[in-house]
Amino acid sequence: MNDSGNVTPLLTPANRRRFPPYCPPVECSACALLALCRMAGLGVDETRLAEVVGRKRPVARGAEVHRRERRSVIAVRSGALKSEMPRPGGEAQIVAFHLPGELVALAAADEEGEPEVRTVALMPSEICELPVSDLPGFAPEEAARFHLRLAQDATAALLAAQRTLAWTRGEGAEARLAGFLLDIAARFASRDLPAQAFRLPMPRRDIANFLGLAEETVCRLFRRFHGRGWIAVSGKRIVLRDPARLRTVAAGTAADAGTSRRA
Amino acid sequence: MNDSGNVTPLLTPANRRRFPPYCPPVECSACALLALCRMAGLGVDETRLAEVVGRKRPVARGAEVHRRERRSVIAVRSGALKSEMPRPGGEAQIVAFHLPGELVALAAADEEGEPEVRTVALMPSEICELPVSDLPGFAPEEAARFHLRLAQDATAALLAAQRTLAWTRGEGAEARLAGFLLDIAARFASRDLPAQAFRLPMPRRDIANFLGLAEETVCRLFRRFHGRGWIAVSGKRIVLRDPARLRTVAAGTAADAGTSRRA
DNA sequence: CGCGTATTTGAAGGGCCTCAAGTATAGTGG
DNA sequence: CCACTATACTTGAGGCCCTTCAAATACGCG
Repeated sequence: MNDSGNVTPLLTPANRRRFPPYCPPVECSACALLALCRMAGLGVDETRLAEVVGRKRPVARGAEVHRRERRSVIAVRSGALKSEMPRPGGEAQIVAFHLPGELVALAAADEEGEPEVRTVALMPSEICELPVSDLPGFAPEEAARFHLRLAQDATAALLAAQRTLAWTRGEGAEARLAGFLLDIAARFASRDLPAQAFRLPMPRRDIANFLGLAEETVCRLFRRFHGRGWIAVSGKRIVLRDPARLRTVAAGTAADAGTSRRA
Repeated sequence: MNDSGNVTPLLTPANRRRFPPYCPPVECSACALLALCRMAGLGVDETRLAEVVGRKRPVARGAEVHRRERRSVIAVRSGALKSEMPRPGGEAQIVAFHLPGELVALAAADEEGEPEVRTVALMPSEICELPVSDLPGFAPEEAARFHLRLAQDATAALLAAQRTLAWTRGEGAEARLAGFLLDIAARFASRDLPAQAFRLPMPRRDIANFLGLAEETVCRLFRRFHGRGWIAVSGKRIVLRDPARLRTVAAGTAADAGTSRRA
């Protein structure tokens, strides 16, 4: 009953190593928090840096990520997280996934009361936490540079959110899912993690929620892409076989797709 | 042919003043840029402040908003703008509307090359531009506070973008349009501008683009809401007659609406 | 006051959702 | 290490909501 026919099976022993159960840790050199970490460690040795930055704090699957310090920035070291926001009358809406090397909790860096955004671990993960205020031994000039960098990171996150908003509105379900796969792959690639064959950190249900589709539709789309030879799928294990085609589909101008009038 | 029946006409001479052709200017006291303006004017008189901040620069309808300074923040004083981002294979996607008193160009504050986001005036507008760097006579401590405030504004913008992402995915077209009207009204209200009866700054086409719907659908929805007495519509002129009902609809749990399974 | 743009309306079709089970996977505990 | 069980993933049929295409009308800017 496998309509994928003769494509290479994903579960051969040789392929086992390509699909580790969890997202592997990133090197500090590929982490978005690196610049801030370095500034926090200005003129101090590595030992001191380790004190300032909470390294490799573990988070259990399904556990909510809380900030220890009142104002701090968090980065994912291994695993993956999701950020969700409550909607007026129903289920929470996922607004972002956080892969290794990416920043979290920036949006809430200056919140006081109950945070609007809930961040939850999709699998056993490790996070690094860097306090934003009350940094010891900071000269005013250093503080100015640090805060400027913080502002730059925040605007970068804003730009990323707007990009997400743009391709997420792609015409049709196929365009959205293709864009999603390419987005995940590009983000893995930018952190020096395998980006052609990987394990999706999130269940179909979360993908559907994020893309504004029904869970069943996402399922059918995966099988459809698989059947067309664009990807290979086995549960959460994914191999991108034809990224160029996926890009075409994501653009909404796929071969047989009609033009859409959606403004 | 008007199925609105006996609702009060919107175009009576008495109502003319309630629907000025353009969005009226906000007071500085209600502007999101105020805090940064004040910090930029630390210890200097109002005349000096006027020098630092480019006040009331006019932008023609349809004209693109460019930053004069390499790094600066822009606020809308009167009128309205839209920010759009190109999509892989088609029309640009509108990611935000900017009403009087709101910030723009934060997302691109540190961009160097060609900006990804295009910001265009929806009507004749006035903007204020505040340079972010090279501020004259700034002590390091002042610079630190200024940059921290900048970071806070950026994270606030990120949070706003995530909120938008959340309610924009609302179940069904009705929920989205109801949410849209309430969002616009709330933003007018927070700037001390009339929020119960106002003129929409953008055409149907842009609303449809922003909400991920077809232009015709938005039209039909406006008439439907009108027919049910929830709002009164005449072109861009809007009166919210039953905000409570709109909130219910926006929640997706409207009286006759079935539950949705969209994850 | 006229022309261009924006808004409106109708009819028909298709894509995605809904409901309902069945199957496979992975996390858990013995 | 293996059985067990809860969760995640699939698959099928039917129907509604929204889109698409086409064209008329109203509004507003110059």
